[in-house]
Amino acid sequence: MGASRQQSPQMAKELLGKGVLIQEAAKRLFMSQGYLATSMDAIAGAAGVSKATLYAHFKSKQALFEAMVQERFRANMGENLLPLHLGDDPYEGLLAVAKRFLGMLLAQDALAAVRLVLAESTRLPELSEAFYRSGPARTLQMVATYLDYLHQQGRLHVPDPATGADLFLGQLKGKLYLKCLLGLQNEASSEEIERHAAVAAAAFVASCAPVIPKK
Amino acid sequence: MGASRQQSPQMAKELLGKGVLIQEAAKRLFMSQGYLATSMDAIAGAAGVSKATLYAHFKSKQALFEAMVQERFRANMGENLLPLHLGDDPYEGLLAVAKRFLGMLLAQDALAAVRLVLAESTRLPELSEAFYRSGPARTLQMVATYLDYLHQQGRLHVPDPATGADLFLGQLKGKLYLKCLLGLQNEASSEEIERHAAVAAAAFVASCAPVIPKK
DNA sequence: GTCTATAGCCTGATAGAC
DNA sequence: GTCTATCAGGCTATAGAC
Repeated sequence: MGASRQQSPQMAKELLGKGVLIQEAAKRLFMSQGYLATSMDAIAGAAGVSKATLYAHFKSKQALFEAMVQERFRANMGENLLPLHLGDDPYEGLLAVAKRFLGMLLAQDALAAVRLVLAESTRLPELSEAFYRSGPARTLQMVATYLDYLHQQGRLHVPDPATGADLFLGQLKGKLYLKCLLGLQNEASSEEIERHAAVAAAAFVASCAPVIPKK
Repeated sequence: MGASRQQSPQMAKELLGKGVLIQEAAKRLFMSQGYLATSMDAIAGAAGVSKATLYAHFKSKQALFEAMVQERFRANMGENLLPLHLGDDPYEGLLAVAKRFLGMLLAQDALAAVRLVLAESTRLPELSEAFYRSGPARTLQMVATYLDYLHQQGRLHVPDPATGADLFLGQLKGKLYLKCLLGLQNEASSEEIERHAAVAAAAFVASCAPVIPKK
């Protein structure tokens, strides 16, 4: 047995091999400091292995980065924005979606991922594309589907669900999202999320309802 | 006189001294590649001077970066979002504001600045703050002032102009902004900007109008 | 597979001639 | 002020012992 041993907080991780430990350390560091500012020495140290071991699992820094990113996007895929039961009231349904959306968007992890993707977007265009498809595009699609449902049911007037979803999600972000992304607001309070979600949902319903008098 | 000479495209710049040349080269490179990926050698080369000259003007890489950023923000301050004559129709006024806002937001320069600030937001929190104050905060303020004016005139129902401005500008960004920021859409066409601005302005007016009967 | 040690390069910053 | 030449240190990646 070797002399020094770094015990992971969760023993189960040991069983998965060091590749996982390395990826998790890499994820933490890449996310918080960016690609260039994160050295392979630092990752090796954080994972409790030597640099040579690290290169035995990943053939280069770039390869490690890409493996970490793919893992992150795979995790994204699992999340579902729409609650199982949306009820019949458009406002209540949109409010529920809005709260879920904001909670997901303002999580520290998600914010760090966006910062990272944007920082590397020039160097790695395919990273931007993969991010967009796995995140924003899917969210827009889900909301558009829901809006179309409401439209078909006659509960809301949304002749163009794709554009409607874009407007609604845009409203939902607002300055709150920007401030969190910039790190100016360390964590959004639940009350703030609720308030913002309610305002946006009400505004959207209001903008869709009064279509009839036109014509 | 030295043997080799780098002629700037504009002779006038020579008169301003090399400090300006250096800052412009630094701005180009920092903006397009980020802080860490830009070396002092590269800046010196792009500015047509030696590295020692560069250090004669700026005492460190960090100092050069901050000078460049401050210059960028100073330039920001000059822009005014509101047209001189907004007219009486709320929709037309908001449409004009929307088009200006999108044009400003989607300029390559502005996109690069946002990417840069976000990338460095962890390392330089005060940079985030300066950016927010010089850009988004001022924009929100201007739009809120205009919305308050419309409200006072009774042309639109906006009891909370600050929140209204946030909703309107959020709507205005939408996926178009995100795609440009990610570099997935090299340049937004004028038609796309006009269409998006019109949709957002119409939606905002619709969400505000029905509360009080027009006239 | 895992370690220690190091190669080879690039970086930010400086010394000294002119 | 501007240059050439260079330093000291950090970086990615690899060699070789075990």
